[in-house]
Amino acid sequence: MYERKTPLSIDCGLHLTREVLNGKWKPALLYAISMDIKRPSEILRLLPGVTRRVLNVQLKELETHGMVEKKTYPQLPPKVEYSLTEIGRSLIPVIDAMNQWGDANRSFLETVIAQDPKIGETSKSICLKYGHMLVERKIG
Amino acid sequence: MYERKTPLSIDCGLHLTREVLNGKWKPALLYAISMDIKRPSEILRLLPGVTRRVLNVQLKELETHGMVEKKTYPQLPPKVEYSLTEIGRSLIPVIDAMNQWGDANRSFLETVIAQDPKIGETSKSICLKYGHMLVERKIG
DNA sequence: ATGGAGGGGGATAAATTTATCCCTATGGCA
DNA sequence: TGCCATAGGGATAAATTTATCCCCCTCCAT
Repeated sequence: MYERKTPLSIDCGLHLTREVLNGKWKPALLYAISMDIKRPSEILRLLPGVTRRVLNVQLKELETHGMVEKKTYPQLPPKVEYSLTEIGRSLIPVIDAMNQWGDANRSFLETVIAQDPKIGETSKSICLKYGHMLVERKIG
Repeated sequence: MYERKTPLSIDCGLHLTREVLNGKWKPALLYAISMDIKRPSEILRLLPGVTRRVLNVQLKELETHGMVEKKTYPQLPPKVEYSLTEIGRSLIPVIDAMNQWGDANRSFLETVIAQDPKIGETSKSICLKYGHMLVERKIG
């Protein structure tokens, strides 16, 4: 496992939160688990962009940080379920806010991102199913 | 300037928001600017952790993404002021929520972060002044 | 016996982000 | 003259994060 070489600043709340949410898929993972998509294989189907390996790694970090709990059923084939902890649950409104902001400003953001000289291409079709899920949640 | 090699997924709001806020100091920069700390030199004094170069780069990205506006006064010595755009301002509540969550759960987070095998040391004294600022804001 | 579902993880490469170093420019002050 | 403040940015190195490639295990179905 990689070990950090420089001290991590935990001075303000922003940095603490960043440490927990820092990971390409972490907000989405928490979101998914909050939606009851709790098994790794389900999550993989939902987010075709993640690989098995990266999913494991980021879930592990979320677990280390106390945001999710992992329950392993001693079955064969194996069954694993993740669930939010108390504190993990308390993060959902924040993630919700991030998601809503992004969604609400989608057209603007797509435009500026497209103009960003750093960006080559963008792919939009990665988490369609996830998108559907979010819609359903809003309705529910 | 670095150019991305893999397509950026802009599928769900979460990823769009992530693209804007992705940068070690970006949330703090937006926060600072929202607090009227608008000149680069002021920001540097406030956040001793950032270097000149990185500050310029991240501010530039925020500007590219339309979150901040830059006003250059043709003076000597030069004077520059950043301000939030309409959309940038709309992000502040989200950043506020992140900050408050981190602050509210500080002791828990400090503990789990300390136990994280990836983490070596942590530094807490980096943005003290920034901390004061946040306190003042809460009071105000 | 071959392959898939379901879950894990080491080693390593590639991509991306941050940091370091150094140089640009002007005016004022000791 | 030498140094400070202000602001900007290229080139490059170091750190960190993501992705790729393999390999492990067990049952069940083809």
